[in-house]
Amino acid sequence: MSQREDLLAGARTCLVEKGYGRTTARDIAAASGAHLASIGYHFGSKDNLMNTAVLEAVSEWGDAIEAAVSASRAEDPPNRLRVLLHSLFRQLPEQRGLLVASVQAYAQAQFDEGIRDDLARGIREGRRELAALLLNVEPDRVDPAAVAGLGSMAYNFVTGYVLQYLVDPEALPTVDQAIEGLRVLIPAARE
Amino acid sequence: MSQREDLLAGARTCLVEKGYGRTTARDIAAASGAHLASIGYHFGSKDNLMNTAVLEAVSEWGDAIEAAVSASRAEDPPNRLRVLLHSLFRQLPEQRGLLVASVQAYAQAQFDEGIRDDLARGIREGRRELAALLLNVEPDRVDPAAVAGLGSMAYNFVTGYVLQYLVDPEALPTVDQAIEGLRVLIPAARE
DNA sequence: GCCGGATTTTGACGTACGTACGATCAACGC
DNA sequence: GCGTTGATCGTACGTACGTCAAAATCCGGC
Repeated sequence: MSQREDLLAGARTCLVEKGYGRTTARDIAAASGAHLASIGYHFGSKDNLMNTAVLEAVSEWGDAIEAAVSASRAEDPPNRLRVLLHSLFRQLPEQRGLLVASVQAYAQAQFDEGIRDDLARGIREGRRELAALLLNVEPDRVDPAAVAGLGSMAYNFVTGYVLQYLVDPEALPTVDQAIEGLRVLIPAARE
Repeated sequence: MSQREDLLAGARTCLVEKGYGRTTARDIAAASGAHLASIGYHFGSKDNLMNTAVLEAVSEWGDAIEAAVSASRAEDPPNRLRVLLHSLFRQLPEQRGLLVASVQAYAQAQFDEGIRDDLARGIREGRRELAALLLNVEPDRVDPAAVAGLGSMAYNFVTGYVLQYLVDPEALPTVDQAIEGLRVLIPAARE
C-alpha cells in the first residue's frame, strides 16, 4: 500500500475521531504510519489532503446508499421508499464513520469553494439517482421536475435522518413511524 | 454593551466567516473589539466561548422558524406544511448566518458531548413543536407517536432543506415541487 | 551493477497559537 | 479618602503548528 493511500486512510481516521478542525498534520502522519513530510509531497498541503479525504468519504457514502436501494424489487414509489428507509436505517450504525466525515464536509464546504462545488455536484447526482430508484427508471430518463421534487425530498430525508442519527440516535423514529408521519402531511384523497 | 456580549457577537461573526476550526482567539478579539485576554476572563477558554456561540445561534434559528410558522391559520396538516415550507423558503437567505453557524454546531457536536447534548435537547423540542404546529394543538398535548413520526419528518425536511440550500442554493426545489415530490411517495388512496 | 527519477526521511525554521500573570482602571460602600 | 471588587489591558511564555530543503533510500531499465 502506497503512502499516498495510507495518508488518505489516516486522514479519514482523524476526520472521524477528531474532526476537520482539530486534526493536525502530525496526527495524520501518526494515524497513517506515513511520514510527516510525505503529506506535502503527495498532496501539496495538509488542507488539500483533508479535502480529498472528506470528498472521498462523501462519495463512498453515496455509493453505499445507492447500492443498498438499487437491489429493491418493489414496484411503486411508496414501497420503494420503504425499502430505502429500511436500508438507510440498517446502514446508519455500520457507516457511522462515513457519516461523521460527511458532516465535516458539509461544514467545511461553507468556506471552501472546491469542496462546495464537489459536494453540489454530488447532491445533484444523488437526487437524480434517488428519484430514478424510487420511480424505478434509468437515471438519465428521469423527468427534471421529478428530480427537483421527488429527488430533492428523498435527499432531504436521507440527510435529515443522518443528522438526527448522529446527534440523538435514541430518538430516531422507526421506519413505520416515519412513513405514518409522512402520510399526515399529504392530502389523503388526490383526485 | 458589555465585553461579554461583544465577544459572543464577535465569535458568531467569526463562526460564519471562517468556521469553527479556523477561528482564532485573536480573530474573535479583533471582530468584537474586546481584548484578547477577556476571552479567558469571561468564558474560561476560547473553546467554551465558541461553543456558547454556536449553541446560541442554533437556538435562535429554532426560534425564528417557530415564530414564522406559528402565525399560520391553515387548518389541516398538509396546508400547514405548505405554510411551513413557504416561511422556511423565505427565511433561508436572510438567516444564512445562523444556518452556517448551525452546521458548524452539528459538525462540532460529533466531538463535544456538551454541544451534542444541548443539540439533542433542541432537536427533541423542535420536533415536538413542529408536530404541534402542523397538527395545530398545544405542544404538551401532542401524541408521542406523532412527535416521533410527524415531528421527525418535519424536522428532517427542515434540516435537509437547509443543507441543500447552503451547498447548492440554485438547485433548491420550489415549495410546489417539494410537495408534489412528497405526494408520489405516499399511497394516494388511503382507505 | 549502476544510473536516474521517484519516493521517503530527517531535521529544522519561522510563525501563530491559547493561555496565564500582573498591572491598571472604574465604581462604590463606608 | 481609601480599600475592595470586578473588569480590562499589555505582554510574554511555552508549545505545537504547517512547510520546506536537502539528504537518504528505493527501484526499474539498461
